[in-house]
Amino acid sequence: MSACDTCLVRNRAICAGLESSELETLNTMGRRRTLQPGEALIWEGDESVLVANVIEGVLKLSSATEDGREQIVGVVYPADFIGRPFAGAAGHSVTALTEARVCVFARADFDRFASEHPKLEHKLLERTLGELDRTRKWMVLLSRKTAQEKVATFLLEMSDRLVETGCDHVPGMPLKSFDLPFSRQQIADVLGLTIETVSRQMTMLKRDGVIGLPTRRSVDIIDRTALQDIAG
Amino acid sequence: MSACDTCLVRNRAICAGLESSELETLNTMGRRRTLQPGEALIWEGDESVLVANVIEGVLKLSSATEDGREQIVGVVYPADFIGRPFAGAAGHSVTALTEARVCVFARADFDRFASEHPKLEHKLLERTLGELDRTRKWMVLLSRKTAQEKVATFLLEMSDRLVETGCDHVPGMPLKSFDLPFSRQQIADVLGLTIETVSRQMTMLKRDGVIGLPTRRSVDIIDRTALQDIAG
DNA sequence: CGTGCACTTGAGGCACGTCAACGTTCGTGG
DNA sequence: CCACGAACGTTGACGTGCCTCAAGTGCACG
Repeated sequence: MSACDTCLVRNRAICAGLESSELETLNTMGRRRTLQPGEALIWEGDESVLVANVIEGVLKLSSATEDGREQIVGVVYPADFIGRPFAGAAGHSVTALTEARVCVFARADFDRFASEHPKLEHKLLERTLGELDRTRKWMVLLSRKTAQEKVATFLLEMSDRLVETGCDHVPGMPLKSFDLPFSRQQIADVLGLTIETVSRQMTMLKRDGVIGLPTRRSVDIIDRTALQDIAG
Repeated sequence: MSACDTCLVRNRAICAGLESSELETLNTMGRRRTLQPGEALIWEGDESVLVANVIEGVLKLSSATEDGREQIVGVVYPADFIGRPFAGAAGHSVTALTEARVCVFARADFDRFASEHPKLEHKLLERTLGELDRTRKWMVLLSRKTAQEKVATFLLEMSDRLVETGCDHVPGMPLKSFDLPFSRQQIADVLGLTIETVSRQMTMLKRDGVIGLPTRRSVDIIDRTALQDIAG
């Protein structure tokens, strides 16, 4: 029995819709790998040698200016695709935020397989277009929203995106309480803020009764409507 | 003779590499359209009903917050692809900056044609992946660079991207002098700044002898090395 | 029970936004 | 050809939101 048969993201990743014989081929090309929190899979600027599917966990895509200012340019969740097929160098690093399991392919192998399987390329195209939409929306946030709006937007987005991952939830319903896969520093890196500003904004939202912060890594959304108003 | 035969971007757009019979089919589906500066082709939030190739000119992709703050999330040049195939609503408006000619397709027609032509989808995928890379690089600029660095980076990028469009150039050599397709307001919208800040930074670069500003729409890059240093 | 790290809180400064006045270019019609 | 006005751009004075620097505070580890 191939690993794909038991894959958690079997029906949501780009491999969905492949014939079982194709899946078999893909399975022989790829291998599973577990990443510890903080462990990197791809480094910014390196030649693009591997691509992967996320099976479990959350990873960040990050890029930095020469003098060390970091910006998180994307966050990927289970079933998402990682890496840069068909070309050149990696524009950003990929690092696990939580413990993560991924399904890794050599880029050359994957490129060849993809070129021979239009259905896979189509899935990949749809996913890439979606990612581009999300990234562009994030640009508006980065350049035009205030710190308060940024933090509120971030918390709402987390409660939406973590639904797909979590177990104890009604499908489609955003979460009321969840654990952040991010440290304060990482939240700051996502939002283009400093750690102090994030901390202050979180405290304000708590003080105003919009959210609760039972522990440093968990969040309760108490007044979702208010949070949406603040997010702008 | 089909319009495609004389198309300026025949060998660079996603149609490149199609058989002449396929091109013939595509030609019957699409139609040419000329846009005046400021004219919009697609509006943010509208259902995605059309896609297009840029033949000539420069267009902006823009998105706004509810209260009217605008952010330009992308700029497209000849041979670039516009629109959102395969799904939903347009995440951003598309507006001509210069007079522009585009090759427009009904999205439904294009989707069907693309699904039947893997080579086209592959081109589109490569283009989309490239656009995603560029967009992510721009995120770092928006959130982590200073006004001075932003303006310097913008001018360098313009001199690179306009090469492909211009006529009087050595291929691959960035331009020393060029006309901006942007007003100051639009530059501000690209960089996430205000018009006043852009103006001040341009004046500073001029005062320091790094650039020249012969007219309000044209730029000379006098000291490219210095500009690159400033861009960070 | 200390040591270290993540986070919070506070005080102060600065880059950029805001508001306002002025200069320059360009189109339009007399 | 010039007069006029509107749009665009520049410059200045001032305010403020976020960053910087620095000192706590609380939790997790040996």
